[in-house]
Amino acid sequence: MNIREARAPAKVARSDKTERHLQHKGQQTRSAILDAALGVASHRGLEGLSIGALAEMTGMSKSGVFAHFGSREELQISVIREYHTKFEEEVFYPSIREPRGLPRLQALFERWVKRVSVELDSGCIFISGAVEFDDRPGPVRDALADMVLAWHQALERAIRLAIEVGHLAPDTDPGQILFELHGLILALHHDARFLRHPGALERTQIGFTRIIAPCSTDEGRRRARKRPLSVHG
Amino acid sequence: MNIREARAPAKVARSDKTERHLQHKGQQTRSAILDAALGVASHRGLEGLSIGALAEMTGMSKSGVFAHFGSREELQISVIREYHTKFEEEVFYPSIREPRGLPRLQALFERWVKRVSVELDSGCIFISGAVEFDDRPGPVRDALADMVLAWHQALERAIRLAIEVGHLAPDTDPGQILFELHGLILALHHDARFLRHPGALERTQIGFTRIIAPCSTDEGRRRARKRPLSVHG
DNA sequence: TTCAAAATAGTACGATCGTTCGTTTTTTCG
DNA sequence: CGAAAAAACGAACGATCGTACTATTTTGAA
Repeated sequence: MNIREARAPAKVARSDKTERHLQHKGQQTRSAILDAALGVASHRGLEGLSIGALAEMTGMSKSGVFAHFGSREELQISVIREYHTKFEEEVFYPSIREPRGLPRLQALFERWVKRVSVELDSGCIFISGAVEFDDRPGPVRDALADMVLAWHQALERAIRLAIEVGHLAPDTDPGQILFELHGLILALHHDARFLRHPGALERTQIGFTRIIAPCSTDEGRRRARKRPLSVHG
Repeated sequence: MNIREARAPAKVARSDKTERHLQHKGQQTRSAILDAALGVASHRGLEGLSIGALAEMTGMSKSGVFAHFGSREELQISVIREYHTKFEEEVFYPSIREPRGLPRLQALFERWVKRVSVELDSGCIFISGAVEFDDRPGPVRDALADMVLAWHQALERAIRLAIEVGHLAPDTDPGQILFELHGLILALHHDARFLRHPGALERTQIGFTRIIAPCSTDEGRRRARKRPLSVHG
């Protein structure tokens, strides 16, 4: 058992005051550490996280950083959760506001693509983490798997919805579509990030069309955006 | 520069004597170490390799193991080369004997699938390595990229050949096919290895058909195997 | 302003890492 | 067999790691 665990903000008095006053110092620095940690993890992986390095980056002492998480594992899990939150904010929530069916599915996929490839320098922690922990049982792996599964389920729900509203043929297998779309993202991550192949983005877009078009209904084809959508904010 | 580098067997007298006599002691233990290293790397990744651990596994001293490679980086590169050799032997060479066109392409893909998913416990070093070194320039990354590129080129050649012999439509884009097939493999690796999803193998097989079928010619459809081929040795 | 609580610093520990170096054992070959 | 070469060992190094402890500083609210 860890002293610092269950570090829920208890009851944060939701008043009208400035946010600064709502957030205790500890939460602020914790956020700062987590920010730095996200940067490290997206480059060096979750296994590349080291408390000493984070201490130096944030100008703190090792023990100071350590106290915020209680263990390296807990730090890794916190990073995973933080990444998941940002992923939701940048990919899921903006897309979920699109109309149900193909438009929403297309939005989800395009923002997923952006997150994986274009985003300045940061690699996807879900992808690197999956490789790092596929043979390493434990709480970190469990946390990672939970987040990935949640995202996959959200996507599969969007696919199922596209079937229900008649944009995709009724005999479409949502799991199969998800599997192939996921493959595109992974291939994109590999080619763009590791091989530095140009053109991987176009390949991904073409792949999306090839996967979706064959099982689209006439209504679906009418509603689908023709060209890659502009991801505005 | 390293003393131990360019460790080519110079001129191994190719006589009729027992192999034992051809291979100096050093080469034997080096092989033993590399075998152990392959096992470790396929579980813990190339970054998970440690000279101390290998020493313990092989019953040698740390310095004894170290002397064979001269540096950890050189050890990692040796592991990559060893894996590439085995990959060629188990995936490439058996498949290249199939008749040109779809049969050969199908064989290549199926053996690739087997290598990535079914093979008892070992993960694919090309896949995990790509994630580990996508942000880490240096000789290890270069070696890895060379091997991966060689494999990709071999595959693309097989696809191009399938077009030339008339199994695939002339307007087929080999690079696009390769990209999508690679995506299937990566999704398989992810789902089978990390998520432990059953059914990932079937999804991969279905995906292959969905990619290849639309651009197959009548001749191609006639020549394509209907059911997953049995990978016999 | 005061004082308890929270946050941070400081130090030290044992472990493991890659690597170096000098010695000793083993192998190879004339 | 015997000498040269190759291979393996053993001990030590500096560095970094996560973590445990105790002190010190900073904070926030009465």
